[in-house]
Amino acid sequence: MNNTPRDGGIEAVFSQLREISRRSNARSRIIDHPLTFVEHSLLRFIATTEGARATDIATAFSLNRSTVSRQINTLIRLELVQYQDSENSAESPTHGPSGRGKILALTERGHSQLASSTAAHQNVVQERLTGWTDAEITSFAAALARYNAAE
Amino acid sequence: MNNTPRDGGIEAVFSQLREISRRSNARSRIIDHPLTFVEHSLLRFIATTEGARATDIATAFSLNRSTVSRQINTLIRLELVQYQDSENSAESPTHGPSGRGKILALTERGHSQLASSTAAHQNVVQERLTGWTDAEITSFAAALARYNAAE
DNA sequence: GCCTAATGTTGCATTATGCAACATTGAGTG
DNA sequence: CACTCAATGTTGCATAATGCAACATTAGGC
Repeated sequence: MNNTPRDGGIEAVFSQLREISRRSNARSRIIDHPLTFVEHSLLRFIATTEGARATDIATAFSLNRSTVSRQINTLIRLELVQYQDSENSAESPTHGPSGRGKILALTERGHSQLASSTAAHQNVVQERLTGWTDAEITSFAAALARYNAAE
Repeated sequence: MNNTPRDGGIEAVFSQLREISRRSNARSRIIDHPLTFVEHSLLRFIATTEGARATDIATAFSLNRSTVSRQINTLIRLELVQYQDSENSAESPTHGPSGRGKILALTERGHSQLASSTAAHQNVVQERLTGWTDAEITSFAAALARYNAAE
């Protein structure tokens, strides 16, 4: 590493991603309104993942299923999340039969809180992007998406 | 939000950064060789921060000083880190007088392990960047750096 | 030299997590 | 349909990580 300009670029990308992680994790210890980092992450996953189940969350976040079970029960207690009724999922026009596992869904309050939390976080991103042109932002988003799309 | 193309771009950036966080945190629960995520993060901070002290780490990572104190003692026990002697820091050509707080430094073993861990992580980044041109990588790194440079 | 603030440590309680065992449920097969 | 097995989710328990508070030590300023 560090032998070619390409290596230098890779090193710089790694370094910057590390900085993004550091800042994100530092922020996660501070922010708890309207949602904690974990709450937000889980709600977001459920909102964006068709037929999300506890085991999907455990896989996506490399967490033990027991941890996820408890986290979900916390969200249920907070009335942010509910299990879909099997009748609902069978009749839902956009959901197939429920299959294995209990499907999670956001409550109305869950949607609302997630939207509120997302807006707050996006404001921070917006401020960091002050001075960027629209094209630069679009290009940056595309590069990030391309990077994330890789397996 | 979501009213203009700029808003859409900001939302996309946020979404992608969120994905980077999720993946990073998921990996952090799995990887522990040669260093855990925390070990790597702390070593990296000490290696890249002139005159790094425990309180600097606590601030940078939004951790309580007691947590950092214990983390550092773990690193010391693992012979990855040591406190600089006050004589060393006074005589060091690149360090000013030590001032408040104990300055941290990597041991030889710490440097070696950090390099090894960094190489492993950068390999992962390299694979994710497969198919990118050198210029694309450089541009991506620059955009990330620009994003991170904002306050 | 004295005082105060900054820094780092330690005890204790709390929180989050993983492992293991288990119960429940869904899928597949005959 | 019955049976078997795997997948899924829950619960008990132990462990790890963290924050708060109190305190000791050290450095800086007057």
